[in-house]
Amino acid sequence: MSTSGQPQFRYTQTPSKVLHLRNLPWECTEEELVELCKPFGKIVNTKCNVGANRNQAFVEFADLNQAISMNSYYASSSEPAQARGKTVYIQYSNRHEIVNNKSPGDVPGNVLLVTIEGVEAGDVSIDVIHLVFSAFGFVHKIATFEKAAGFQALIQYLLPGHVSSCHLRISYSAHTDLNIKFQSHRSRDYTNPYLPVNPTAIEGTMQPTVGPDGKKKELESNVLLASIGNMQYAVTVDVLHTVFSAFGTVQKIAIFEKNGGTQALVQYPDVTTAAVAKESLEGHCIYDGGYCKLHLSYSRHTDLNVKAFSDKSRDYTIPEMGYLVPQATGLSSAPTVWANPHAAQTFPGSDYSAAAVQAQVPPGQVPSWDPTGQVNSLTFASVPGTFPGQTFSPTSSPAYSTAVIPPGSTPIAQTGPVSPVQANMRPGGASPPGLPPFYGYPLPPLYGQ
DNA sequence: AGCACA
Repeated sequence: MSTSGQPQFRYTQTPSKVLHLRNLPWECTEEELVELCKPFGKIVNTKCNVGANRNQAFVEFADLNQAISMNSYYASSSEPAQARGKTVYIQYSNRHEIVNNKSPGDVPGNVLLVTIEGVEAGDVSIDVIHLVFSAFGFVHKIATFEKAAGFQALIQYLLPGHVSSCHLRISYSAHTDLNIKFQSHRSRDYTNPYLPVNPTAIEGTMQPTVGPDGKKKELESNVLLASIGNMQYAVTVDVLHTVFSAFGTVQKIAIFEKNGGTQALVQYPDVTTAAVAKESLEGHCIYDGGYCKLHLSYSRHTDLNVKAFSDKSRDYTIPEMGYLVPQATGLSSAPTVWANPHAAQTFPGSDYSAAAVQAQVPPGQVPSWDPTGQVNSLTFASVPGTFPGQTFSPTSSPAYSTAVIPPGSTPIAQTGPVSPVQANMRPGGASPPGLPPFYGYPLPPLYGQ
């Protein structure tokens, strides 16, 4: 006779230990919810982010009378319940217990699902995401995609962290290990320097170099010219090799002085790899504290002619390198990325002169670096890192490094999180004395404190 | 501003 399944409304509700809260601000945390409710009793369970707008919640008290006291208090109070200034509407839930409180998004894990609202995929580069989320721990991998919910990113950390909301909607992903196929503007694996760069997915990073009329386009090259500013500490070929190898195979490096400053040419096999490296490293520092800041432009060179082994240059493409360097024996099949033992530093004849670089410059073009490029100043709120040995600076993004360690800095190998990913180690496992193991991409600061 | 999840 009477219809069933009708929702219970205000005046017909029966009391329940569970209260239903509406009109919450969407960024309202469980902690705020508990703060609001716990004056009335012991909260045994909550369920947040309920409803299409994720602005509803359930709170379950230990005792029915506690729920009744809260409900009746605000029913008669002149001051409504509030969360972040918004009136919160309270009523009894039509259920008597909260079931299945933890959705996958609430179960802590090492992979975050981040939804960035109000932007399109092109508005937020993966490097910015990496920079921001490196503040909370060591980022191993990132995958981005567009869903109905918005522009989303899966961010995999070395360890589970404690990321709070910074006007981003963040929940835990059910994933535990992201399967990243390519380094691209959409996805990165910061633990695997062998991963190929997806040549078809790079258009997004090219966007800023092309003006509206297409005439501002910077001439691309597979060779990058790096100008190193604020060079308080020595930058060796090996340091540069480590930094730039994160983006692909480095073929050749040459360091030279120009106009009183230090510059370096870094050659990749292809323009695509160079473009990724340029986009990722521009404005970042090799060392924490703003030291050895990199400014990158495309060189006019396409193939450097450098001394194979000097302290200012290196050619990693020479196949006979193995027999020249005892430590490299047995590694002939390894990528040239790793075929550069630091023992090469001890090679004789390392006195550098500008003649070490005899790059092939098209006639009429003078290799020069326009120093007007200003610091890539990023203004994120600085959040203390949750991992020892890790720092985050809003104005400088220290890259990692090897060799020279600034005073007060500590190698990540000693105080930072130790990567279980041995693929990051050089062949043979151990790093040379005084050198930390290579660790992923350069953007997370590897020295600090 | 009006009830979750599978």
